[in-house]
Amino acid sequence: MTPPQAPLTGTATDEERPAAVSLRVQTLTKRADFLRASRGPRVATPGFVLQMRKRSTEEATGTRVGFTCSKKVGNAVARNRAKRRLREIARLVLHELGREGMDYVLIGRARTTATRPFSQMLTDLEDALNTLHGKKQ
RNA sequence: GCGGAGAGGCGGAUGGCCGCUGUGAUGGGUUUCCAUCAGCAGAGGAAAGUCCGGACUCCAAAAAGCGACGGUGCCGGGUAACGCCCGGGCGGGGAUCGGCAGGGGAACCUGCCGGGAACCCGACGGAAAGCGCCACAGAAAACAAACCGCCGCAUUCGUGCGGCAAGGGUGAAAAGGUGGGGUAAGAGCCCACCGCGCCGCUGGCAACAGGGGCGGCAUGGCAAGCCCCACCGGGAGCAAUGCCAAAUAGGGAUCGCGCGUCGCAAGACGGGGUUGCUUUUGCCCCAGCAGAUCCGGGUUGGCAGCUAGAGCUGUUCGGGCAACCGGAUGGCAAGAGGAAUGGUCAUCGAACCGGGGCAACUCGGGGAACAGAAUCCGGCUUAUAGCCUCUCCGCGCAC
Repeated sequence: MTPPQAPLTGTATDEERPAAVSLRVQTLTKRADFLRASRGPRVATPGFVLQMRKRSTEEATGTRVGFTCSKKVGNAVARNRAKRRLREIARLVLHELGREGMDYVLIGRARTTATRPFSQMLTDLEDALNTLHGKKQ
């Protein structure tokens, strides 16, 4: 795979250039990553559940985030809407507060994920990240 | 105006800011990738259920016959095809209408029979090829038979013998129906009409319809139990399939030696397989070796398949009752892959709720149903807040 090359060039340019590239957030695609993250520390908020896991360094670089909505959330329309709102708050918050080498997983909840006011969702995620990071240290 | 009954369409709108996917151009880079452009495009009528029919791909392959299994089932047409669509036939329902009978002083009510609008419903081939079944009730459920009853004779007046199948009763269904003749009482026993069967005729491509003659009635129902008949169908599916890369093994291929039977040899003859069997034409393969070279299942990732095709659709011309077909001319068409098509804010907004008003309306609240493409088409089915449009039939009023 690419790991041997990518990190070297990636981190080099990161330091030269300002924030934009280094804080790009990748999405999780593997089932195994989700399962590993589910064993990490978690924080529950009214709109979602946040899980976090610190990766071993050779796995991948950067901050990664995944989204999960089970059948409990509702039909396909409801699940899609919940995921989109989660994706949006992750986009707005993680590039400031997300940490290098971390996997985050956001889990949708029935009804509340789709209906909770957006500004509250944002502060919920900020608070959740802060408490998780606090626990870690 | 009242009543009845169908068909079709729409499926929240606009804008700001911040994003996502694909793509075009330009520039940098030249494997990838990055930047720019007020760039362009980006969910549905059902995208759903995955129920039918196809396209496409693979299965060592195609054809014919037979068999099994599955499907379809009035007739004709449409279609790439269909279990779909259109038209027709038959049966059932159907507002209103007509007739008869009964009740009532009348208005009218009830029952039966007949015709029957728009329209709706129908697994709608065969029950005289065969087998099987027909619960309960009932005497009897298909070979026939006789509980109550009716009639005749006898009688010890208890009933016995014989005749009948019209009436009662049971049932989803009782061995043609109604009326008349006939009779001891009855019966297709005889007659008329209806029904049924057979044979001509007429109309229709046909399903079928109409009418005629003959037959005294033979054929109870269920095929959604088996079955028979006709027609159709090979299987698996885009997680198909092809290519590339990584990693590794019990595997495989080619070459070499060697290789079924007969033969000194040339050569001749075999055996097994080919997703039911047989045949034909083909095709694939026939011990072994710590030999050499190469490939490399599954798995993971990437690329292709992947969206322009039996395309959809507007207008118009021609053919057709129609479904649909043909021509002309315009418009529209997303391609994700833990899965884009959005997040948020503002303005406007339907149903609905409350207040006011005779009403038109007005003020405030409220804030949109079912639902998200996953290879692609044609259907069917199911879900759906609410809004809009059109058509047909009957009756009444006016003219």
